[in-house]
Amino acid sequence: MMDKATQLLNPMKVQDDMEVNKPDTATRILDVAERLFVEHGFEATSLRMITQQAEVNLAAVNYHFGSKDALFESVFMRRIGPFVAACLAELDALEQSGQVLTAEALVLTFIKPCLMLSKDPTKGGALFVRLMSRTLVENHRLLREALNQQYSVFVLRYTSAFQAALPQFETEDIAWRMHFAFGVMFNAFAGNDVLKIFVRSQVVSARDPDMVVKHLVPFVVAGLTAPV
Amino acid sequence: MMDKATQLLNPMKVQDDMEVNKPDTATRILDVAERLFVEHGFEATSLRMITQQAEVNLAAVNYHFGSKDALFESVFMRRIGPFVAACLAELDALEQSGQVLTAEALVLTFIKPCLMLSKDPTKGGALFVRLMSRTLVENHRLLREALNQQYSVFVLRYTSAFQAALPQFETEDIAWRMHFAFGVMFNAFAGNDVLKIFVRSQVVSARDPDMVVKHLVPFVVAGLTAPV
DNA sequence: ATCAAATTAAAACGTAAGTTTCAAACGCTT
DNA sequence: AAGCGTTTGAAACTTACGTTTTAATTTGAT
Repeated sequence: MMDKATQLLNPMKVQDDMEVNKPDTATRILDVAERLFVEHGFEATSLRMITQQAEVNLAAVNYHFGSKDALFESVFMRRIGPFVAACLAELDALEQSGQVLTAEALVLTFIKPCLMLSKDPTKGGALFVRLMSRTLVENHRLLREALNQQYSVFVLRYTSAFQAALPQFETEDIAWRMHFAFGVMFNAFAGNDVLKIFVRSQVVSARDPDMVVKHLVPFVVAGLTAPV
Repeated sequence: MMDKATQLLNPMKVQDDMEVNKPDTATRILDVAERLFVEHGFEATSLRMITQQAEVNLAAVNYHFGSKDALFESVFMRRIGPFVAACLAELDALEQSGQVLTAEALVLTFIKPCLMLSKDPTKGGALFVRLMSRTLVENHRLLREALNQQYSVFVLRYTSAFQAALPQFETEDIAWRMHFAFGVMFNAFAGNDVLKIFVRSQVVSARDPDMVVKHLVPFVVAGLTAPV
C-alpha cells in the first residue's frame, strides 16, 4: 500500500474519470463523510452509512485512511487549509491596499471566504462551516491539539489586525470581542438557529448566504466597535 | 412498576436521604448523565459510563427512564422548564415595572437566569447552558420537535418585547438580530471558544460568568441597536 | 503480455453498545 | 411478622460497530 496522503497532495496523476465522471473512491468517501458528519455528528455516523452512500466497500475507509478517526481528520483537513489561506490572503490584500483598517473591512476578510465556501458545492458548500462549528462546540478530541499549533497564525494575524483597527481598546477587550464576533459569525454561516429550538423560525430559516451577510455584518461591526 | 414521571413531579414523598445524604437513584443518574452528555455528547456517552459514575446498576436507567433516548429527554426537560419560567418572570417584572423597554434591559432578562443557573451547582451549574448549546448545534432528533410547540411562548414573548423596545426596525430585522444575539449569548455562557480551535486562547479561558456578562452585554446591545 | 503493486470485494472477528430477564432485596401497609 | 408492590443486582441477549483478514481484481510499468 502506498502512502495515500502524498498521493492526495499530488493531483498530477489523477485518473481520467472513466464512464460517469465519478470521483475516485477516496474522494467519494470524503464527500459523503463530510455530509454525514455534519448531519449526524462523528459518533452517530457509522462507516457502514458512509460506505453505503458512497457506494464503496466497507474496507475502503480503513484502506485509504487507516481508521475512522483518521478519516475525520482527513475530512477536516481537506477544507481548513484552503479556508485559512483564503482569509489570510484577504488580510494581506487589505493591509497592503493602504486604506485605513476598519473593523468592517476586517470582518469582511473573514466573511468573504465563508461566503465563497458556502456558494461552491465542489468545496463542500456550507458543509465545512457547519462541520467547523460542530467540531468546536463538541471540542473534538481529534482536533483539540492538532489545530492549536498549526493555525495559531490565524488568530495572531487577526488579533494584531483588530488591535490596529481598534486602537482605543485594551488587548483584553479586543480578545473578548473577537471571541464573540467569530462565534456569532461561525454560528450564522453554520446555520445554527438557536431560536429554532423553541419555535420553528420563519424569517431566519431562509438560508441565503448573502442575506445572512447583509444582516450579520452590521451586527458584528456594531458589537466590535461599541464603547466599553 | 409505577409511573416514574409522575413520582418525579411529586416531591412530597421524597425519601429522607439516609446515611450520606446521597440523592436517590434517578436523580444521581440525571446528574451524572447531564455532565457526561455535555462532556462527550449523547452518542459518545454510554449507559455503562453513566451507571458506573452514578454508582447505580446498569438496568436502573431503563427501569427509571425507559431508554437512553428518554433519559436524554429527562435530563433536558428537568432544566428547560425552570429556565424558561425564570426568563419569562424577569420579562414580566420588567414590563410591569413601568420603565421604558430598552434592549439592554431585555437582554438582562435572559442573562440573569443564565447567570443564576451558571452559579448554582445544584441546578447543574453552567452545564445546562452548555447542554442547550450543544443540543441545538447538534440539531438533536430527540428535541427537534418536542420543544417547538411547548416553548414557542419564549420566542413570541421576546419577539414582541424587542419589537416594543426597537420600534424603528422592521420585524424581519428584529428576527435576524435576535437570532444573532441569542446565538452569541448561548455560546458565551456555554463557554464555546471558537478561537480556541486555532490557538489556546489565553484571555477568554477565564470562565468567570460575571466577566462574561461584563463584556457580553455591551457587545450584544450594540449589535441589537445598530442602525440597519 | 507479464508481473508486481495497488485497489476492491466479501466475510469474519472481537468488542461494546442498548436492552431484557429474572431473582434477590427493600419498603411500606396491614 | 407477613405480604405485596417497588427497586436493585447480576447476568445474558441481540445487535451494530470498527477493524482485520484473505482473496480477487484492476492498474501501471517493463
